[in-house]
Amino acid sequence: MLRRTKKERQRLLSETIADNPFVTDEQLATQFQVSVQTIRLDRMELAIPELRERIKDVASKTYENEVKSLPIDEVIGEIIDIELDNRALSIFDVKEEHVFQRNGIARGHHLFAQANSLAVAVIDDELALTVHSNITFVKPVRAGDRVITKAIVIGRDEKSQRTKVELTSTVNGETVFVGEFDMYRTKGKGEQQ
Amino acid sequence: MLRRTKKERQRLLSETIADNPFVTDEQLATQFQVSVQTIRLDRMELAIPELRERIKDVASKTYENEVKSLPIDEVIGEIIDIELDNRALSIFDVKEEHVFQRNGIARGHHLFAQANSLAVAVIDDELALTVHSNITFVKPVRAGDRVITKAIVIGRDEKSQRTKVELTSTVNGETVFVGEFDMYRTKGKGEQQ
DNA sequence: ACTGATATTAGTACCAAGTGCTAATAACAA
DNA sequence: TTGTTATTAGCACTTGGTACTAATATCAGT
Repeated sequence: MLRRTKKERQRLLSETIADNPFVTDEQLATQFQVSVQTIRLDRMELAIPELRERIKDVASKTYENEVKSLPIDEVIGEIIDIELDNRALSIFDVKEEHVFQRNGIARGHHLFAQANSLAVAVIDDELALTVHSNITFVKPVRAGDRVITKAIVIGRDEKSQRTKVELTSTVNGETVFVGEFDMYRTKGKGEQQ
Repeated sequence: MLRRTKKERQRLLSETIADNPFVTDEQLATQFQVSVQTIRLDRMELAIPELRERIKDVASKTYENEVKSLPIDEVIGEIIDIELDNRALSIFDVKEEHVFQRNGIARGHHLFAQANSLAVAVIDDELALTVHSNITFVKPVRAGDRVITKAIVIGRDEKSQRTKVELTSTVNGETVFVGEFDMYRTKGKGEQQ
C-alpha cells in the first residue's frame, strides 16, 4: 500500500494549499513524503496553479478591490467584506476601554467611528469625506458585544459629487445603530484611473 | 541632456511601481525608453524590491490581515468651561494621528467624538446617552488646527427624558462642524441627588 | 579640447520555482 | 505473468530576476 492513497494525499494537498497558498512544491513533497514530481502531477490533476500564480491571484484579488480611500489600519473595526461603491461589512469588538465607566455603555463616538470609517472605505475614491450624517443610537452597546456594521451605497449624485451611504450596526442580530451618511468624493463615475 | 533627468525618471518609477506593483522591469524599460539594466540600477538605488517580492508583499499583507482597531484617545478635547444643563466649551488640538495619511484632513469621527463627549458632559445626569444626532462637516480640518467646540442646551422634554443640544465647532472663528444631538437622561429636573 | 565623474548599456553566470516531456521503476490487481 | 496505475528521475527550457564586470556615453569644469 501507499503511504496514503493517492486520493487522500490529493485531498490533503488541496487543503494545505488552500490554507497556505505560499507553500512550494518542494515543501509539499517533504510534507507528504513523496517526490516533487508527484506533487506536480497532483497539481496537474487537481488543476492547481504553481506557487507564483497562486500568489499573484491572492495579490491581484485584493488589489482590484482594495480600499483606496483608507489605508487598512485607519479603519475602526475590521473590514470583513467589501465591494467598492456598493456595500461593505465590518466587525468591531467592544472592549472595556470603549465604554463609560459609570454605566458600562459604549460611548457613541466609537460606534460612529466604526460606521464613519466604513462609509469612507466603501467609497471607491482616493478622497472621500463625510459631509453630513443623520444617526440614531437605537440600543445601548456594552463591553463584550461584537458590533457588525453594514454599509450600503444607496445613491449617487454626479453633479454634487455626493454619495449616500446607509449604515446599520447590529449586535446578535439586533439593530443598535442606524445612520445615513452623505459622502463627498473627488472623482466621478468612470473617472477612476 | 538625457531623455529626462535620472532623478525625474526615478521619481516616476517609484510612482509607477507604487501604482501598479505588478509591472516587470522590461515593461518599465520600454515605458521609460531605457535599458532593463538602468531600471534595475534605479530599483537598487531606490531600494525597490523585485516584482515577485512586491507581489508577495501585497499578497501577504492581505493574507495575514490582522487589522488593529485603533482605540480613540480617551480624552477627546479638554473641557475649559461648563455650566451644567446649559452650555459647555472644549478645545481639541488636531494632531498628525487624527488625520488621513492620504490627504491630511481630520477624520470625521474625531470631530464627532469631541462634540459627542461635550454633549454628554453638559447633561447634568449620571446617565446621559446620545440617542440621535444630525451633523454636518462644514469645512475640512487639518493637523495643527485648534478646534473649539461649543455645546448649547436648547430644549428639554421631561416626558421622553430627552434633551436637545446644539453643537458648533470652529477653527479660527470659522465654523467647521455643526450638529444637533438628542440626549437621553435618566433623571428629571430636580431629581438630581 | 581634455579629464574625471556620473550615467547608461551590454553581457555573462547564476538562481528559484517552476513547465513539458520522456523514460524508467514500483506497486498492485486479475 | 501481464496490464494498469502510480511514482520517481532526468533533462531542456522559461521568467524575472541577482550579482558582477566591462565597455561606452554624456556632461561639467577647467
